[in-house]
Parts: sequence; C-alpha cells; structure tokens
Amino acid sequence: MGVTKTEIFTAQQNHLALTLKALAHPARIAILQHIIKQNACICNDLVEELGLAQATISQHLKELKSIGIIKGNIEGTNVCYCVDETVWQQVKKDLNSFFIDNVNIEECC
Amino acid sequence: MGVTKTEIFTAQQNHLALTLKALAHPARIAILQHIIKQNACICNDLVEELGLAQATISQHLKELKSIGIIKGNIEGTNVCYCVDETVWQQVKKDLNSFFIDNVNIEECC
DNA sequence: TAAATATATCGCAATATTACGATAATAAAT
DNA sequence: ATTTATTATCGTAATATTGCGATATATTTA
Repeated sequence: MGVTKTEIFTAQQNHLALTLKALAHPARIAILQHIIKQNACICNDLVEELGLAQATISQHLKELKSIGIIKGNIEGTNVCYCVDETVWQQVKKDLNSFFIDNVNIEECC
Repeated sequence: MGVTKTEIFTAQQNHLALTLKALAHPARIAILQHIIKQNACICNDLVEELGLAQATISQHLKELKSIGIIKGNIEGTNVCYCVDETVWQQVKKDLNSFFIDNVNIEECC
C-alpha cells in the first residue's frame, strides 16, 4: 500500500501526472520563472534569490531536469541552466490537449 | 524540516503549485477525464471504471474538490459529480498565463 | 422499522517528498 | 600543488501522500 498504481492508468495519464508533479511546487515554479526572466542562470543565483539551501535548490533543479524542461550547461565551476524550448513547448501542448480536448463542459445533473 | 516553505513564495506561486498538485496524479486525471466524457458521474462509476477502492476514489474526489475544479450534487444516495466550469476556465487561464507570459525562451548560454 | 445502497471519514501501513547539513566532485585561480 | 568557488550527492528528520479495510452517515426501498 501507499504506492501509486501506475499500471492501471494509460501511459498518457501517467506522463501528464509526472509532468504536473514536477511543476507542482512553488520553489520549482519560482525557479522556472527566474530562469526565464534572466534567460538563464546558475544554481547559486537561485540560492540567493529564493533563500533556500544550496542542497535544496540542487534537488529541485534535478526534478525539473527529470522531465527535461530545463537543461544545464557546464561553464567552468558554474552550471548554466536554461529552459529546453522543445520540451517546454511539448508540455504546453500536453496541457492544452488536456484542457482543449475537453471543452464541452456542462453544469451538473 | 520537511515542510514546504510557502512563506517565501508569492501567493500566485503557491496557488499555482497547489492547483498543479491537485491535478498531479493519474487517478485524478482519469477521474476528470471520465467526468468530462460522461458529463457527470457518481462515485461508484469511478470505482468500477478505475479499479481503485471506494475509499481511495472518495479521497481523490476530495482533493479535486479542494481546488474547486469539481463539485458534487446530492441526488438521493448518489452524489453526482461534475466539473465547475468557472474554476475549470480559471485553471486553464492560470496555466496559460504561466506559459504565455513566458514566451521568449532562448537556448542556453 | 429494517435492510439496502452510496458516499464520507477514520486509522493505519508503506512509501514519497521536503529541507538541510555535511561531504564529495569538479574546475578555476593563486 | 593548494586554495577557492560552484554544484551534486548522501544521510537524515519531519511531514505528506497513497491506498485500503473498517466504520460512520445518509437516503431510499421493502
């Protein structure tokens, strides 16, 4: 018990859920917003900007990387993070599909 | 430790994160899709459709209700669930804002 | 009133998430 | 080579999530 039963859902449902989960934390939303605002940024910028420990920021970056929505380029001792445009657009598309495919909503009963 | 530090984020960031979290489970995505497909449905339909225990479905419905995206009308011993159109549109708008306000994405470094 | 039906809630066990200090790994600068 | 700077990973504590059986609640039917 206590484990999500992924086997009873479709690949699409599981994938969308994983994507949403990766985005479903205020720190990760803030990280994405900051990366986009600055076009790119290094881990330490986020530590100062958000006021979370370096280990915590690094962990959140890892989760965002896990769905591919950001990528990091090594530049000396820094790692420069930016959004992966292709994945970003795909996520946008997946969410739109979910909301647009289901348009004819009527009120209840 | 181990608790999300909501106080260091904006209300908008926290709200979007909560919304995404409520949607970030395959069962809840499946529930929403089924409700929309059937226009409305009762809890027991979902139990049979998804193959999760009645208590589990009820809990997932509660989480969806917590962000207001679904509402339930009591009809005898049944509760008829459907999407709250206003909230649905608002969620759609919030997500669009997040993705559309951040359009000029460039590749990294 | 009693039985049947549908849903919600409680309590619990298994697992996952969140945050952080400590430490490792890597590259630049001295 | 050693120090400095940046990031990743490990280990751990606190908390949250997931799923389900058992039970409570509420309405309908017999």
